[in-house]
Amino acid sequence: MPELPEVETVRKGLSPIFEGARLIRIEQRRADLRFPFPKDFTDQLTGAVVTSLSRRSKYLLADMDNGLVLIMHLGMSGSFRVEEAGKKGGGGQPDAVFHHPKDKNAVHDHVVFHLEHPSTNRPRGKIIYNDPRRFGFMTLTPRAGLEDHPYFAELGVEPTGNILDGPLLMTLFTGRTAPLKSALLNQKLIAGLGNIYVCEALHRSGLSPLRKAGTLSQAEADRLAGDIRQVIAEAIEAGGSSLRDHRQTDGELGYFQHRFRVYDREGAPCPTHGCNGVIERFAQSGRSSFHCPLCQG
DNA sequence: ACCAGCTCCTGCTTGC
DNA sequence: TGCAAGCAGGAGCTGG
Repeated sequence: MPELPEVETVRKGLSPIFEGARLIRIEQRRADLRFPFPKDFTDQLTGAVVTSLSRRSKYLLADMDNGLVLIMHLGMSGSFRVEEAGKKGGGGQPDAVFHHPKDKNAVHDHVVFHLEHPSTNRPRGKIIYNDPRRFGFMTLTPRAGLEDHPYFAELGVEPTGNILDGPLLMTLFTGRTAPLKSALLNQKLIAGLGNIYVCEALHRSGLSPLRKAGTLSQAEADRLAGDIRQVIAEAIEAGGSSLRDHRQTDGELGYFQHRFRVYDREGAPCPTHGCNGVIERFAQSGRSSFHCPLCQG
């Protein structure tokens, strides 16, 4: 499911209820997701107050007042939903309508965080992690030295903000023989891009996903860097893309999928002005690439 | 060092 | 209607 814009959307949704809350009880309903939970996972969390919720690449990071950081990754199909205490139906939407009628999906609710207001000890609600494919994971690590943690030590630049520009992209791509599609999916170069937004950025830039990364001109790199930042910013603004699994934490759909120009649009006319191409799909390093054979070089 | 391919898992969609 | 194959937003591991 989630690439950077979806994870950022989740962060924004969780932060009002998560930040400042005490984790009064944690239900860990199975021993592993993609990886085993750390030993004493629930013990280490119980009683801690979440001081901030941040994001790095596709990781969510909950800092706690005990000096630990809860690292959460949604994999392909992970999602959170919030049920606020004292709101109708337990807050948020009832389970039964959140994912599917009848909610066969409830068996995939793997972790439940029960929250309370630390000052009053009153219930604040719960946050539920659901993940049918279980490619997501959670772990704990000390905040001190977090940047040296294996998940983060080699992570590339964020495509948000203004760090990623043409000259930096040229530096990252120099000497690379991998196709642009693979290079942009490489989290050690740029962190947070996934299949959707790579396809979309390449189309905006008029570059073929098959083009060797090391062959970009400075002008092309300038354009691509700008288009990556733009498409990510627009997607965050739209609340991410809702295909199968992703929803905002209140159950609302993201709507960037309506702005896809190529992703999941095989056979559709190319939206580039004046281009008469038809969007094609092909497999590239095991993933679907969507592109217009006419306007993408 | 870099790169392509396979793999984990469940469930939805497609084609016969 | 049933059944099997194919495919899905990630990323760690293997082997070349």
